Amino acid sequence: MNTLSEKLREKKLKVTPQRLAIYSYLAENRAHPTVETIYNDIKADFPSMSIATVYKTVAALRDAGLVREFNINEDSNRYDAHTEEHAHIICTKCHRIEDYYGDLCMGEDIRRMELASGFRIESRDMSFYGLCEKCRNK
Amino acid sequence: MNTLSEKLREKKLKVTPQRLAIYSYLAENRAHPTVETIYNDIKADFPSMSIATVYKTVAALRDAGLVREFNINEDSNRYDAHTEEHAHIICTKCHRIEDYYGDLCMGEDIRRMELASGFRIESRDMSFYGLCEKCRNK
DNA sequence: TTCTCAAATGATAACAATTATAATTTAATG
DNA sequence: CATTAAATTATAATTGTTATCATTTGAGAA
Repeated sequence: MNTLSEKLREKKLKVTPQRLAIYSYLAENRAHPTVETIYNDIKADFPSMSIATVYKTVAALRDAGLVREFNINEDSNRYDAHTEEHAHIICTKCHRIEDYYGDLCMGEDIRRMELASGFRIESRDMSFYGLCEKCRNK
Repeated sequence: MNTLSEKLREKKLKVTPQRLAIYSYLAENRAHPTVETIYNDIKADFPSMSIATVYKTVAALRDAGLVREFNINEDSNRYDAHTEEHAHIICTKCHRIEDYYGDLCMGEDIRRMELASGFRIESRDMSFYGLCEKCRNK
């Protein structure tokens, strides 16, 4: 009873071996990989797989709301299957991305912003940039 | 006594007509334009200007800390010469970007995050996505 | 002012990430 | 099974951006 397969079916996405591999790779990975990285890490198991498949798959998962696509001022996009609301803390030196699940700007802040702007806010991207401990001690 | 020229000189950037035009265009513009837009809006005044100049100029300004480069999940980067800390509220339908200068996650929140992560946070990118009033009423 | 030179510009080529295309294969359904 | 719409694959095309290099120019020195 694979939950990931079920999630794909719920979204009317066919459960193919490649798709499942990419999705579970993302679900188990907290490094926010790029398409290139996904491709390289998975191709041992699927030697015939094309990188175009990875591009199409992450786009399908993104459109279905199963993964989040974002960019931290790099050339390539990054992908994250952990859709629970969280912030990213990014090291400007080693480019490592750490997740932060603490509450940030909830409730009151948002309501004030909606009132001031007339927007109805539905999602957010909170990225914090700085040096991680390791890079600072060098 | 043009302040923008002075800022360029402070950063050891030569004050050329093209550079000044791009910088003042950005300083007066709150639409967070792309390179393409900057180029189109300025080329009437500088018919001989190359789009390569716009790319190089925004990169120079960005490296000097005079403009901020960011991306809101679009193909092209956007640029903003208003470096005072502020958040962006982005309409997912019409792609308009509104600035918000209210305080968000200051002090305590940040210190907690630094403590938990070991990072020393130096900058941030706070983007909120939703529908603007106009797009909601359609 | 004129000289000098590093830096900027402009035209264009190169590149890298991504998307489109089209033929082939495959998952899901009856 | 048989059918069919969707996914995969290889590859071409596209797009945003960067690199190259010859030419021009801004800014300080003489």
